[in-house]
Amino acid sequence: MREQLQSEAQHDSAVAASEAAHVEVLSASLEDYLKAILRLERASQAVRASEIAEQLEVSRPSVTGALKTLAARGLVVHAPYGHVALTEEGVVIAEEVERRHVAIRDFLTRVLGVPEEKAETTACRLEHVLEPDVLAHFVRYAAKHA
Amino acid sequence: MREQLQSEAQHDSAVAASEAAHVEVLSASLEDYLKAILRLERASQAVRASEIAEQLEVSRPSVTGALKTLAARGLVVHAPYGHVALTEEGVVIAEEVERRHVAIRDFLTRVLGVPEEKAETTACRLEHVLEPDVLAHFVRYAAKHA
DNA sequence: ACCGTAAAATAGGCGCGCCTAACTTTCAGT
DNA sequence: ACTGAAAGTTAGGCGCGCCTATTTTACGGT
Repeated sequence: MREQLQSEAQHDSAVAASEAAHVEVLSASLEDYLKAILRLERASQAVRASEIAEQLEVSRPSVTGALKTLAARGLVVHAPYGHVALTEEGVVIAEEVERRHVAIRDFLTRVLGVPEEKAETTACRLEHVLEPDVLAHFVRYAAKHA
Repeated sequence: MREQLQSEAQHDSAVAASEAAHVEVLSASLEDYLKAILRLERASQAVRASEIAEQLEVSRPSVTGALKTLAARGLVVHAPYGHVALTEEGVVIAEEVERRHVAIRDFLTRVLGVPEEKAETTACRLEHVLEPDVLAHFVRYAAKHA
């Protein structure tokens, strides 16, 4: 807080093709929403706002608000009273967050020996705070010291 | 945000004697203020609000507000228009934050090989997010793999 | 002793992310 | 087809952390 975190989203690999390259600096909260939607899309076919609310332990109106913001940024599509779906760009970002999450979690468990569950919840927070280049160090190290 | 981070401040050692044991969950922002004041106390004798503002790159009114909160929690003393000083409890917490900061920074540089400056700024954020028990894993690992 | 300047405080506002309460829409069961 | 419950939205509010503009206080120099 107070410093601009998030850096200039570095869609390193697959993105290149995406349209705007708006830089899209998302808050930790909005990243969480994207991640939750991604996961729900895998599990159920049609994602409902209430599922998101449940997953994130947030009220339904909070979800409505977040979806509005995400829709405005073109990361999500949702007809009022209808289902929710990530746009292509939304998927890219959500997967990026997911990727960071997994990388951090794995580092914590495999390298440091942090218990599974603790690693999971910790990764949920670190994923919004570690800049890509620093994360790269974690990944490289884990690869060597499997 | 959304999950209560910060854990129950674990004043492990020296505190015991302190009064309330209010649990004192401080926001990342307030922890930053304490840390800044601690550092300024070391450098100058009399800490001025404007120094804090400068260090944290924040306006003076923001400092006034933060000091009011910290004073209300008994972590800081400051006569209106006067100097600022940490209370005993304030020092304990500030040093705790500092300790976390150093531990994280050292891990990043010594273990992962993250460049000094990057490690410094990253530690500034991680220090508010890593729970004590997870941090302990970092510390233990760094000790072994110096 | 007086005044100007610099430091601090107050007043008022803004964005974000969350909430509850109340209203609307959807849809499944009869 | 109709209705009632569940899902969604709107309205209004709150706390936090920050800001600018303005006022108040403190203090060094003459």
